[in-house]
Amino acid sequence: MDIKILRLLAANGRMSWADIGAELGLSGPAAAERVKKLEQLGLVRGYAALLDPGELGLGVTAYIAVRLDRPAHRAAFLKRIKREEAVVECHHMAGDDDYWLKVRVPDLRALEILVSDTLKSIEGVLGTRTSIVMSTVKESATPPLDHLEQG
Amino acid sequence: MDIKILRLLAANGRMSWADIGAELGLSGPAAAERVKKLEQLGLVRGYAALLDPGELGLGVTAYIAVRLDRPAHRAAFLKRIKREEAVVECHHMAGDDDYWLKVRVPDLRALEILVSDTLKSIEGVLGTRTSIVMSTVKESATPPLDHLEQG
DNA sequence: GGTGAAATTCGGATTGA
DNA sequence: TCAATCCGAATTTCACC
Repeated sequence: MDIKILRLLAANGRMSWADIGAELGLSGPAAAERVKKLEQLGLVRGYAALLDPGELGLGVTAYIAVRLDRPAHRAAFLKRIKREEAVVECHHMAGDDDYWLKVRVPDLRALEILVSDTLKSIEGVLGTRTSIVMSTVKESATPPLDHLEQG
Repeated sequence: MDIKILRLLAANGRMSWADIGAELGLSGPAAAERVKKLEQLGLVRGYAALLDPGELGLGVTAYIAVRLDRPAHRAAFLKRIKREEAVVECHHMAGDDDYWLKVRVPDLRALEILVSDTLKSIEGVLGTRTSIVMSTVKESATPPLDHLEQG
């Protein structure tokens, strides 16, 4: 039953308790309790507005695979990455490439600067490989919930 | 000035007009007008709750590069991908691999099923290459805004 | 275009059933 | 869990700067 609440929140952000209740045939207070429990359990990390990158002048999305000299410079590298706003995601990968960065920049010139100046000047970075996104078919802020459905 | 509003919305989701106004030294009505303008301009695509994948039992994140027989089966492939909840993102890439999928599944068994059964059974899929995320350092729902700051 | 105040409306907490 | 009430807060409207 709570999966329905998660779907509602994921699709609409913060809603009024009454509206949530109406969707599930619950009263307002009952809905409030459920949502608060979900927040306390840590299932809900927060709320956000979804901004449109294109409209913000961020025409270029790319992935950058970064090989890192291990493991001495790791901490400094990660600290630097967290500060860099253009880096939207950073994953530690199994396999050849240590880290994959998802970045958003205004144009290819900015991407060039990010890779050639910023990233390659970080100590421990042995090399990078950039893959450019031509178009995005799907980009969901919500993790899948269907695996919970059989409950 | 409106960049501050975007940052607020990105960090907190829907807020009360009064709270937004307080942050900028504006009155409630003035803040309301600004936000509505941002929404009408298409800068704000929507609002969402940020759910924690780990807490939802989605322990495995991975990227799957998919080579596709072009271009006959493209439309059907994309339609199928959009329906697949486990696929959180789908990008059309420049270079060797046609599409990169970001997927979230409960465990490696589910990943195996997704790749071997679901994806490879789609007509036109020539091959896949799966890269597993060991840990995620950074994952932001907000695009960078610092490139707008000089305004 | 922005401010301030007033009035109305709406949501949320509490109580009792 | 639901229903009802009360309180508080938020949004809208209006008049003014």
